[in-house]
Amino acid sequence: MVEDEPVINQAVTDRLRGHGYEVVQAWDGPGAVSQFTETAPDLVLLDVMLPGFDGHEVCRRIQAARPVPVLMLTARDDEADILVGLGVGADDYLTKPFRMRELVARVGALLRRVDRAAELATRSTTTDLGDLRIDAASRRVWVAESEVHLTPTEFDLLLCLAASPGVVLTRENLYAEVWGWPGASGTRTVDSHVKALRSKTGADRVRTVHGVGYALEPSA
Amino acid sequence: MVEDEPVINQAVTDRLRGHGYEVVQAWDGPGAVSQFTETAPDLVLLDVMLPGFDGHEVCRRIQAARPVPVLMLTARDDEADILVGLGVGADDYLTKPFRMRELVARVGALLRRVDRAAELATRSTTTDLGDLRIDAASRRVWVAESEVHLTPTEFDLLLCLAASPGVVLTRENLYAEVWGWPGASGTRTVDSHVKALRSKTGADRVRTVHGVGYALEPSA
DNA sequence: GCGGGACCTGCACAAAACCTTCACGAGTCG
DNA sequence: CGACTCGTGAAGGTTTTGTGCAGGTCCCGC
Repeated sequence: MVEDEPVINQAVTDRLRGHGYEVVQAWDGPGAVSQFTETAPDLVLLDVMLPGFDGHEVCRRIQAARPVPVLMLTARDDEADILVGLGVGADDYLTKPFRMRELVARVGALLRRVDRAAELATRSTTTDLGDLRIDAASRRVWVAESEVHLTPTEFDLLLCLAASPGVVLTRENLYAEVWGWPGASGTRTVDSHVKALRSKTGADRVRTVHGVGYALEPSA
Repeated sequence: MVEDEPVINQAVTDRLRGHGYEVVQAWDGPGAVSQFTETAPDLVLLDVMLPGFDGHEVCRRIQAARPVPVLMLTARDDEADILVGLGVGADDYLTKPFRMRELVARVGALLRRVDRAAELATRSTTTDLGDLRIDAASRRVWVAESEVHLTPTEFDLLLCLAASPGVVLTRENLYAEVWGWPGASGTRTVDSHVKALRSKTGADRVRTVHGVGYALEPSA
């Protein structure tokens, strides 16, 4: 994960880890290249605007070293940027602001293309927390043996909370992870989705910590 | 499978493996030749444009070592390229972008021409999912003991979904795998075929995941 | 060369599903 | 008892899907 903006970098990293991926981070061009040779990742997430040298240059260099899927993140819907990116070996691109679930989907798609068998075999996509079961791959959720239907955002929110059960996450935290960009301070959007989540999974599942944020109850 | 573009290489490899073939990959001219001597394949899929030295050179070298069927992939509809290819020992060629199923068909045809009895005998091509049975080799599908007729695209779509039951695949995902090239975002083509598939295999077989894509129900 | 049929594509429209926001009352803290 | 934070319900707008259908293409038998 190569991105100089700390909030985004961390949000994406956390999210992917929540999906069972192993992620290493880099914050600039040179760092990206050295991390690449050091850790030999299966896929590279690359922001275009970077200190040192930009994402295109990074892409060129790592592609020269070894073919690897690259997912570019472009700040704006800039056709030129995208074309250059595809020209230097990027396999796919995403324009900011992007939805986390879209990013996760594309990452999965790229990896599946590269090695379906390994991808599915090595990571477990289901999470168990007492009578709550979450399957990230099929995006399904069960509460006490019976399936409940969640909307995309509700599911993402739950996934986010379930990544660290019991830990309190601020609204900004949650928003950044689910929506993919920092924002929405001062709105009640997160609250609304929490409410929906509670009504579907049980009121006590999500604990509110006054003045801080929300946390998922570790057990039922 | 020799191709330097990771996306294409992997897509083709996956697809052929899905049909029961054993596939090894190479990404450049030298790699192709060394893989050839090492793994002794029954057939070679060869892109013309390659780093190192090009597909024609690769073809010349491996044909010198041992006669083997070669299927060339040419980037454009370039007569000269094709003639050169046939001149150096290619048995067939395909111009990009090509349809996956056409590639599979040609691979099968070439192998059949060479007549490897073992070819058909050793590979398993059927998938069972509850009351749904798919035979990739004969391209036939049964639902609850009775056969249903699927069009080529419908079948490919089903095969793609059945490769990872329960997992949600995006439309772009599906399109890339079935049509062999990334594109068609913003059209309802995939939706249309999904609709047809549902009407033939049962409406609940394919689950739509709002905002994400489609998934095959693991069981009935 | 000429229908005819099977198939693919993609649009336009309608229907669902979903997200966001607001206003206000209830709750919490010091 | 203020000041602030949360929960809630509903309205309004947006996005995503389902569907019917009209062109096209391709292939085949005549």
